[in-house]
Amino acid sequence: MAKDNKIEAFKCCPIDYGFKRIGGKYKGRILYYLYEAKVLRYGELSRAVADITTKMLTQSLKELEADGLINREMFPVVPPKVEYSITDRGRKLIPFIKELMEWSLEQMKTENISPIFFSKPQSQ
Amino acid sequence: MAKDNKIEAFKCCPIDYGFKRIGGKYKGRILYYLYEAKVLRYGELSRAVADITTKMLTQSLKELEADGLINREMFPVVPPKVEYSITDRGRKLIPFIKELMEWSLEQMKTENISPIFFSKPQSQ
DNA sequence: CAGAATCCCGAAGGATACTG
DNA sequence: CAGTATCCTTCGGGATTCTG
Repeated sequence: MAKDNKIEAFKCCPIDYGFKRIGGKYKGRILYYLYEAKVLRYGELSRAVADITTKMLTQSLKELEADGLINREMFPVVPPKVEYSITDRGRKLIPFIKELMEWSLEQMKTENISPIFFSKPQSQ
Repeated sequence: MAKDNKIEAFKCCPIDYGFKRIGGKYKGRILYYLYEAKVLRYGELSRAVADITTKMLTQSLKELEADGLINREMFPVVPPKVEYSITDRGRKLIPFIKELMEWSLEQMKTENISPIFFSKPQSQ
């Protein structure tokens, strides 16, 4: 698997390691929405991350679960019901995501960009 | 440029906005090395980010500069000399990067992975 | 020394249709 | 409802060569 003598920074460099797990186009938002809402079903997530396709949502959720950042609970009912929630491990990333958000909001203000959160507030 | 009615989250969603600017394979490390070393020349950066190509280094530096995260100072001498440093705006991202690093180091410990920082410590 | 210029590839992601 | 399965496109990034 390891390409011979190639350095694979994402395996040993802590910065790369982190970005590999939280990077990607949607993982940050998924984690944050789960943090906000406590628990979300597949369909709810699909609506929260407004512009995501089922392929990317499923794939992102699988990777996040494999990395121990979220939990997946399946209920054997008809129609199917699956609930996702953030783990303690995943929750530890929230301060980092919040910090990035704060920074972004600050920068966006200087560019006169109005922020839009794609999450649907669960209490409003 | 904007594809009609397509939602472009990275323009208005603060999470995406941030990841767009700090994401990519090397930007996090570049910023962090510049933060540590205060100022680095092109060649020094090239050695610090051990596995980067000139193409990606140049490209990353340009984008970081365009986003106001780093400074580029050129000295009209022969041979050429160019120094890069982090801006105040870029420095604000450091706590966020550090937090990610902490998290990564913690996870890597549970996986028995020894972290390797590709930066060359400037005082050692 | 500090890049620029090409050519190229693989993986990330998109669109669409289908299923238990 | 909660996904699979395919096919297709884009583009981030790699390798190499060249230049002021």
